[in-house]
Amino acid sequence: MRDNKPITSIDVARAAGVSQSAVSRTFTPGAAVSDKTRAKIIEAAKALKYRPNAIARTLSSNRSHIIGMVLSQLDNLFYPTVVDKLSRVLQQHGFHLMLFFAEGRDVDNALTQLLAYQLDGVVLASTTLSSRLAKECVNANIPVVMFNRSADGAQASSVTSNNREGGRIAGEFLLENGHQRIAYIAGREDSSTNRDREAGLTAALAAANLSIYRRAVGNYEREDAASAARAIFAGKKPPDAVVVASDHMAFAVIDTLRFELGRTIPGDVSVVSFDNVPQAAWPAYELTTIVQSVDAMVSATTNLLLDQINAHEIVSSDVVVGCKLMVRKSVRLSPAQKVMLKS
Amino acid sequence: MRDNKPITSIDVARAAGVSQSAVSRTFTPGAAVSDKTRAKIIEAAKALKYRPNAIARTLSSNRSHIIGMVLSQLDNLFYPTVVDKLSRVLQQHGFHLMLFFAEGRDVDNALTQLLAYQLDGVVLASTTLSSRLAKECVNANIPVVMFNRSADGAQASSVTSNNREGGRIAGEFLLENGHQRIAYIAGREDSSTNRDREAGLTAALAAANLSIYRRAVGNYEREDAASAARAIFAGKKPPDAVVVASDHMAFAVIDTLRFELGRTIPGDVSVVSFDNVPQAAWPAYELTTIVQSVDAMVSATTNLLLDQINAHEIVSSDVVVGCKLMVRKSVRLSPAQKVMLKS
DNA sequence: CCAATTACTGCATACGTATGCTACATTGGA
DNA sequence: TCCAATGTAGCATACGTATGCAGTAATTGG
Repeated sequence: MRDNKPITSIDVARAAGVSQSAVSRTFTPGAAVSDKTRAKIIEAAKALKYRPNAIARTLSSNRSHIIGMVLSQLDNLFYPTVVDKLSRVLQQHGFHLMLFFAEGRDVDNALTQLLAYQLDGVVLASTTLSSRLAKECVNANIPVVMFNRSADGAQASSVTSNNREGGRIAGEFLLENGHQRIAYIAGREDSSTNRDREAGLTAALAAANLSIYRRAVGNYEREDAASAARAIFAGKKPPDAVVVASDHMAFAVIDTLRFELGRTIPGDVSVVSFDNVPQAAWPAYELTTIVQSVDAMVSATTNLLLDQINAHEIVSSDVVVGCKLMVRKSVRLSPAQKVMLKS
Repeated sequence: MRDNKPITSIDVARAAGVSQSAVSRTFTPGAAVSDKTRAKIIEAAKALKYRPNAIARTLSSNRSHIIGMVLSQLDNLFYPTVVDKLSRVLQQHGFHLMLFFAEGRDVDNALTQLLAYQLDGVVLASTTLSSRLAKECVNANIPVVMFNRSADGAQASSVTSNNREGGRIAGEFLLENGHQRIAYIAGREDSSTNRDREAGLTAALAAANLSIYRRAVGNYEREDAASAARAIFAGKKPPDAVVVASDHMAFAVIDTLRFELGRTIPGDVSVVSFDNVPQAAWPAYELTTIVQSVDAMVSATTNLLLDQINAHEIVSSDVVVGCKLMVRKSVRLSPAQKVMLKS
């Protein structure tokens, strides 16, 4: 036998000899109920195994406690890490993540589904179509945070790391360690993240009267990154260092260099990339990389969302999280640097 | 200016000169509306930018079109892959995934939150506390699928691959290729998956009058797996092959063997594991592994869930998806095998 | 001990959609 | 021409909770 009639607040009210309102207030933090009444109600609720119905609450209070997260794919470990941490933090505040996978040209479809669930907030982490989606959500009065990409004109908030700074740091570090022919493997060209990283690198090189030695596009994907590596290392005078726009691509680049082109790292080529995904620390790669602090980004996202939700008002702001270099073993160090790092 | 008053079906009805029921029926597949009325309504809806309210629909129809997914962590690429594929498939059927991270002893908390959202179904992919959660959901009349773990007594469905078969295949493959001292690095001992894989391996070895040469527990975690590898390779006569209960652990084992213990793979040791995570194909590992077909498992999960939802009835069944060996380069092949594989 | 607050409580209604039922219109068959 | 059957439309209500309002009980201050 199964419980076929779900227990409602009315059942609890009856059992406790109070009104339905009292039950509701008991389960609403901050509402006015006397301790005695609350105790009676809690007891009755426990006895009946009552669980408040979040859907009904949403309808009447206009707060779903659901945050939508729009993704395009999860094969790069960066986003799973984000989903994991973000979901946990939100859960502690009584919110939950609902996933929407979107890409290509089904924006309208995605939008309809997004808007249907009366979301309290939206996190956009999908590579494409962000700006249209953001605009429509804001129109519908839903706070939006663009995660790891910046808002081009939309009234949406954004959380990014300081990618320009990161690019600069990567470039300077390579220069300091005596590299001269520095190549760049780009992510998707339409992503702000890629643009900023490349701009920072270019600036660092310019300060030393250099420019990007060779360049190819990897689109944040493994196969494209491998092709990019081949292209960049074809011909004479190959680069002595490569900056790669994401760890995920860097793994492909390193694999290609080692197993296809027979180079050693960092003996023949140095590699620096971005993200500091867990695998970057694995002995097989020991990747020197620009750290995006997922924790800081997640907590910024949470704050941005919750503040707007509580204030019942959309206030867009852009949070830029600082980034730093994590030195491992994929860059050949100059003797001077080695001493410095040792001390 | 923002739209502060959301458009409801009543607004659309008024605009189209029909009743609210007609609007509702227009957006309910299979309901009876004449083409003429439907056309008027669609037009009015488009003009007003009407989007049906899924929450209100849930309250009145008792179908939320939300599937809960309970996870413990996403650092092993297997689960992100599952989340990605499952979410897409469900989305095509009009359902969406809501994430719940749970572990340790907050079962009651997790349960309250799960039950609050009137989920149409639940997928349990969390390592611990599955069986309690499953039971309570079924009690609440919610179909449950235990993903990649089997139901011990609960009236929940399950989808697993044929792990015993997989263990057997792994063992036989190593034996055929002349390995004699075969070690096993286990996942969490309380997981059915681990038990079955180990049982299959043991059976294969027994058929050759052998038994597991050495054994240690890796708990499906990287650090524990590395320790396990150290333990197993300490002392004389080290194993000539290791079966590892997951790819994720196998990467740690291989890293430890190569970079800490100075062994080559498959020269000194062969490695076989389970899952066939994307990274297993990367040149740095070239892992020979037992494939769990995520696609097959996802589609089985979807069917199990949707069938029960449509039937308004819980019917638990267990789906066991076949698995197969993916041969790459982490196992030393006997000369005979090499010829076979070449042909 | 009384008046003025304050602290609770219950009543009634709203949230937006789905759906059983009734009523009406249309069609086809005899 | 009339009746039965079928196809549509609208009415009314239910879903479970939150909350403004009004009323009552408890508390405080003088």
